[in-house]
Amino acid sequence: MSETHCSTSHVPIRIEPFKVACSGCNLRELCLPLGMSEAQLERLDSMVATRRSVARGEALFRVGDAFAALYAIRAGFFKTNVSSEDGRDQVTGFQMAGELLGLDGIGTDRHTCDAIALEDSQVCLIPFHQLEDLSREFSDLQRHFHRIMSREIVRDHGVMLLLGSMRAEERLAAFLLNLTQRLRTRGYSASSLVLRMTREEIGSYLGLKLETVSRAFSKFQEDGLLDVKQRQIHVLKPEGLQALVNGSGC
Amino acid sequence: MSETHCSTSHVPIRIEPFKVACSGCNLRELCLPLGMSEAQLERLDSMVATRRSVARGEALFRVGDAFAALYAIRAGFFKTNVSSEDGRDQVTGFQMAGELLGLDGIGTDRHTCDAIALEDSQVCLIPFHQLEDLSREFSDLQRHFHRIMSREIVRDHGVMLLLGSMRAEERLAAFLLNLTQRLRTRGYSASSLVLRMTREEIGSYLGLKLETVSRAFSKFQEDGLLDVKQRQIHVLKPEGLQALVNGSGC
DNA sequence: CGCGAGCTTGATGCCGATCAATGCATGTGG
DNA sequence: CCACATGCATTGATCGGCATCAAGCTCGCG
Repeated sequence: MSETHCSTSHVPIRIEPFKVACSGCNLRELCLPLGMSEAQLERLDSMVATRRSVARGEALFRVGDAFAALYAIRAGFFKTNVSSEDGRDQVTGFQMAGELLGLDGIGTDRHTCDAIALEDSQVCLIPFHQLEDLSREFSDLQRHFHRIMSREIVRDHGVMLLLGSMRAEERLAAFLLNLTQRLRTRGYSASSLVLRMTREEIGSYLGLKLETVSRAFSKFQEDGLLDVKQRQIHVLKPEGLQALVNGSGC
Repeated sequence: MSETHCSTSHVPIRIEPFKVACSGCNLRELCLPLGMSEAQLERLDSMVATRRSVARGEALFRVGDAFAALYAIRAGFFKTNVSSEDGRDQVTGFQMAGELLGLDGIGTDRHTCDAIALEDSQVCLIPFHQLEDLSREFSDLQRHFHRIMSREIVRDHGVMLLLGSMRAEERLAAFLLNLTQRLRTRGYSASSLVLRMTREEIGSYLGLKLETVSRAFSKFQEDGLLDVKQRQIHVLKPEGLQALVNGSGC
């Protein structure tokens, strides 16, 4: 009950000696293989041959690292981070199982952000040149990959809207709704979740200080929208959060 | 002197009866054709057959419009806009000659933002399915297109950093440096520019109110960094702007 | 010439940052 | 097992930057 998702945390991770292929992966309806035929899946399997484990707190890649592959998250939870010369840094996203990491590296052949595991995680390596080769063969794959990139752009626009025009509580509400939405897609409860990130990381993502995030959580609890115990969150009134995002108060 | 770039504004625009091909376009080193061979350029020419004029204030596309093509800006200046259900809206970018519009539409086959011309403009239509077809043939084109999308993601991350962690004057300084940088790439003066957008649009992009933008301009003028006359800007001390962005004051 | 859109500037107030203290959970070594 | 350290979260008090409200101002244009 206390572990409603991502039960991998605190379980020791090893590289599995036998390969588990895309075609047998329970994330294939969320991940790169979505909508692909048997024949295509077979080819994908031969491309995505390598797994990599990343312990909590470790980097999957860092700014400046050479880019060679995309990473599909098989299990776990990540954050991505950019920083300016003078040390300001900004969490640009949180990624969970079935999502793709590393798109930032394509443009310059170097990664432009850090990807840090927030719990012990596993990723599947997708060598990018091979992905390009394969997507020249299979227009379905090509199309799917383009959609993924485009959706990332659209997602970023949403974050820009949030950062540019919402107040603190609206931001947190939007953030929580987004998280629960994505967890629901993965078959987890929409009302009960364990945050994998600190208040400070949430704050960085939302353009707020950690104290402000904490106060907003407390406010939501007072108002009966949430039950908050540290990182354990129960959503009591999702419609109340939604109302906040929609700016009912204005 | 007063028109240091984008001299198309206020000049009546007509659809040119004879086609000007990518291969003869003076933007080919900035735009999609970058780095392509003669043979590839020929094929590109046959794909990019249509031009479209967009008058100042008009939309190239709007949220919900069916997506079928990307648009390369041949001349002019655009803004892109997202908005939430409750009417909040956010400028997500300003685009100038040689840049691509419409990537947002790939993910859902519908555009997710408005693209509005800020001056009389011309765009080249790039039918997206044909682009996909061609980029399955030419890996150079494929690679280039992927880079463009990736760079858009990286750019958005930069804006998130700006919105999440910079103060008003730092934001405006970063914005101005970005604009002059892009104008320089296009052969215009780095020190003299005419803003094509209102204070309100700048504010929306930077997550500020128009009054704050105006005050920041005035402050820069007081400090001798800029000469500001309405939309006519002269940059006197680019290094002063750079120092602001680097957070010298902290 | 006068209108209106956009820009500037001033006065005031509020939201969220900052500073500071306390609380709570986990882990470690005596 | 307890004492203590450490990292994270909560809560309070105060401060400051930007939003808001409100006049004027500028410039292009009918």
